[in-house]
Amino acid sequence: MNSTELKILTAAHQLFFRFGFKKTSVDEIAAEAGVGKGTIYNHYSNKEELFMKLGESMQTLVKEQVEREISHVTQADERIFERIDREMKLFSAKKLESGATPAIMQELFEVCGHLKSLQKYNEIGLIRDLELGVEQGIFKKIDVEQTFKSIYTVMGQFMLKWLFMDYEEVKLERNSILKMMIDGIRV
Amino acid sequence: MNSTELKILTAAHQLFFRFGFKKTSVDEIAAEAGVGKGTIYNHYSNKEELFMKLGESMQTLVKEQVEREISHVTQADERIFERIDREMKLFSAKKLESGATPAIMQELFEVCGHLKSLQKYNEIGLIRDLELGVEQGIFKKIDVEQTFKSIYTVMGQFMLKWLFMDYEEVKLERNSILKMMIDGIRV
DNA sequence: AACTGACCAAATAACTAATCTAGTCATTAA
DNA sequence: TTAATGACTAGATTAGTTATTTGGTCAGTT
Repeated sequence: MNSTELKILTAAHQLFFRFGFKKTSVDEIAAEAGVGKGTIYNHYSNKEELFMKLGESMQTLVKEQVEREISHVTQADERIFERIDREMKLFSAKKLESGATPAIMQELFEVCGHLKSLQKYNEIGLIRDLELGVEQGIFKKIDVEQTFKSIYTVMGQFMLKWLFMDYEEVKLERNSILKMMIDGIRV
Repeated sequence: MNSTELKILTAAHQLFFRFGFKKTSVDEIAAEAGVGKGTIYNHYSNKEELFMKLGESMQTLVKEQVEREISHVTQADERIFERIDREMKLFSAKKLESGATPAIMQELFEVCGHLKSLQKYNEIGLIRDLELGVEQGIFKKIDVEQTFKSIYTVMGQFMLKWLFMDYEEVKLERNSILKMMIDGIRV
């Protein structure tokens, strides 16, 4: 990512999270970024792709940081709990520092829903941890793909709650559900 | 429930599911029911309460029928799978016969979200099945209240999917998640 | 090769007038 | 006495119109 793209993404991040997707115009993003509007269209084919790429870059940052943070955890089940908890905590922190209101977060989430490619994001870490658990003899010989889908679906539902509730409020409920599911695949 | 209330609820059911909550006026419900508008306000303090009472009566019907249908199932884990599957199937059938479009279902669901009392509905059956499972020695000595909340939260999330997707489409995903959770509390 | 901003069709907002609706209540019917 | 009624009203919603803004383009600049 070059300096121009960074300026654009930074401006887009600030404006989208402060005013929402619809209420932020491409002209405003260009002005905030200090570039011409045409420049934005040289890098992204339209406003939705810009938004999508912003989301992807945020996700990559979070996932890479979490991967570093849990690199010392060796046991698969612990890794899964830590991974999910830290991702949630980091996203929550990003939400807070962006200053987005619940209404804005809801709108951004709905826009995500319309953009397919943002939804099936890279969760290779969780899959690897499940495979690791089977190798370590902690988990039964499960269908990793199916198990991943189940955990991912359920945990994904909490995304919605994060938009309106505090991290600490959701944490307890989420952990007891996750524990129940992980216990279901333990040997 | 007397004959007047039945006429009102029947009319409300037809119109709400055909046109949605907002697009159905109290005047229209009164006309469809063949009663004066004032009569509706003699039975329900406002339009929202009428909607809520309609929802409650539908839920009661579904739950009572499911309870009858699974009365011969003795094993707790089977009862839980059957209960959730049949409730889902019955609601799905009711949705289909009402002729409501996905957009209408979404609006009705959102109205439900605003009315608190509809949400914490009576799920005593599931709690009793969990207690039964502990007594039968099928389940560990779990915190029934907490376990119920977990299952209920996760299964409740599928409600949203039911509004847009077909029963059969959701069934498989839901069953593998439910199986994982139930396996988590087995002895 | 990367960037720019004036430009345009189409979407959205702003404004107004006209219509509709939730809820009330004095009256009627049972 | 109790249940039912429908005309009524303040406030919300809609429809129709105009004014403004917006996403995206592209000929020209750096």
